[in-house]
Amino acid sequence: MLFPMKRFDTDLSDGQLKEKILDAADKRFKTQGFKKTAMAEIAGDLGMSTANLYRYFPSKLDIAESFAIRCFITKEQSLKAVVEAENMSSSEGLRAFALASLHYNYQQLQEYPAINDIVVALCAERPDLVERKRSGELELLALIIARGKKSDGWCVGDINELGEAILTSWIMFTTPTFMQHQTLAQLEKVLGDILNLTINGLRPRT
Amino acid sequence: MLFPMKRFDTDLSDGQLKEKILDAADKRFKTQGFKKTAMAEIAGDLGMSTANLYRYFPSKLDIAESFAIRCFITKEQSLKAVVEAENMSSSEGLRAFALASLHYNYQQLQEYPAINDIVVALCAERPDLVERKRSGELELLALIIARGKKSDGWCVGDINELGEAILTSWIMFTTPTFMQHQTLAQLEKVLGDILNLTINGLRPRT
DNA sequence: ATAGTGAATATTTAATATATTATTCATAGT
DNA sequence: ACTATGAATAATATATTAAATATTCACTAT
Repeated sequence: MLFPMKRFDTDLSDGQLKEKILDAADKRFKTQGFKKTAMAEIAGDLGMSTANLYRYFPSKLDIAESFAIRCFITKEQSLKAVVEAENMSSSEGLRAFALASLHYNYQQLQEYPAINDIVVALCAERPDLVERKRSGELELLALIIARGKKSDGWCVGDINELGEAILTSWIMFTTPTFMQHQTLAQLEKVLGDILNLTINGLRPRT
Repeated sequence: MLFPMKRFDTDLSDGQLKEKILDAADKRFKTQGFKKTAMAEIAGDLGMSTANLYRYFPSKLDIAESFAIRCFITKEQSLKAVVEAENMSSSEGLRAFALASLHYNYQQLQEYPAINDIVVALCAERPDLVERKRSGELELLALIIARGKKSDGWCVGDINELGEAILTSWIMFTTPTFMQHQTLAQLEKVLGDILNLTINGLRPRT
């Protein structure tokens, strides 16, 4: 073999440094947004050269993409805890899931307004991410629907189609532009009304 | 009296010219959007000076606002015809109303992509218009809900709150940004699924 | 007084030059 | 070969200026 093979711990150390870079980017992105964060800043925070960042990520946009995916995973883990709570009926579970999602989004937007900037940039440049996010949450919602079908006889045809319909009816509560014009109380009220209708629609006819 | 009173037909003729101006603005706005339409173009189309426009509208933005309100009224009239159709059950009426609204929005966006530009400008500068539009459509939707309550025993608490919830669940079908990424068939499918759920939720329990 | 205008002024937008920043690459140290 | 860097280049953003456009106003005609 002409070239020696990689050291077996290369992936690990690479992975660790990638995480460090993402940690640094995370802080900058959340406070400054995408455009106003410079590669030199991220590198500086880590005491390394700008050029070295490119050994770990092909571009700034790719850092933002990985950052976004980490955000998705964090939110999904937080929602997963809600889905897995055992002390609720299916209806209460669905309600809790929707409210948890709203509260999470609202709080993030409140704490890091610059996030809006990243959302806009990624929606334009990496449209697949939108689908990635939706499908992650759909997977969790599908668990709730499946449980409701089994234990409460919810009227469900195709679980994924139903899940997509429900998620679509929640767009107002996941889109920064819309959320920004309303108070949390207003959002909770309307979401509650939508949920009443949805849950009623799911319950079986006697 | 020092100043003679207004000629009694002044309001009428003023009103007529205002309409003429709006007709001219309509053509320009729909094809060129807000920013790219110049006051000089509108005036030129009418064979008058730019300055004269200001005798009828205080600003370009006010012309756009009146234009938007005319658009709302046109859409509302078209929806009103659907609401007033006698040959449908309440459920069919609701379904027809939602689909008519989607088709109207989709067709407008398809025929006049520049409309997006006007929507953005007006949402930023005249946020009240959003509320004006919503309340206009809410009024019509409320008629359908009231009829369903009366004739089919739909479970309705506050009609307006329910109407707002339903309209909110339809945001995806009234927002250019979202519509642009989907085909009409996709939009129809998801809206149909949402409607199934909604209508099921409204029907009384036996 | 009412309808209208040309010309002056104030804002916006478009074009350009300038400066930052992203990205690449040849090279050094291990 | 692996990690890393400084310096070069390419792409973007910022600042500056020029041009276009919105808006005002003093004035004409009726």
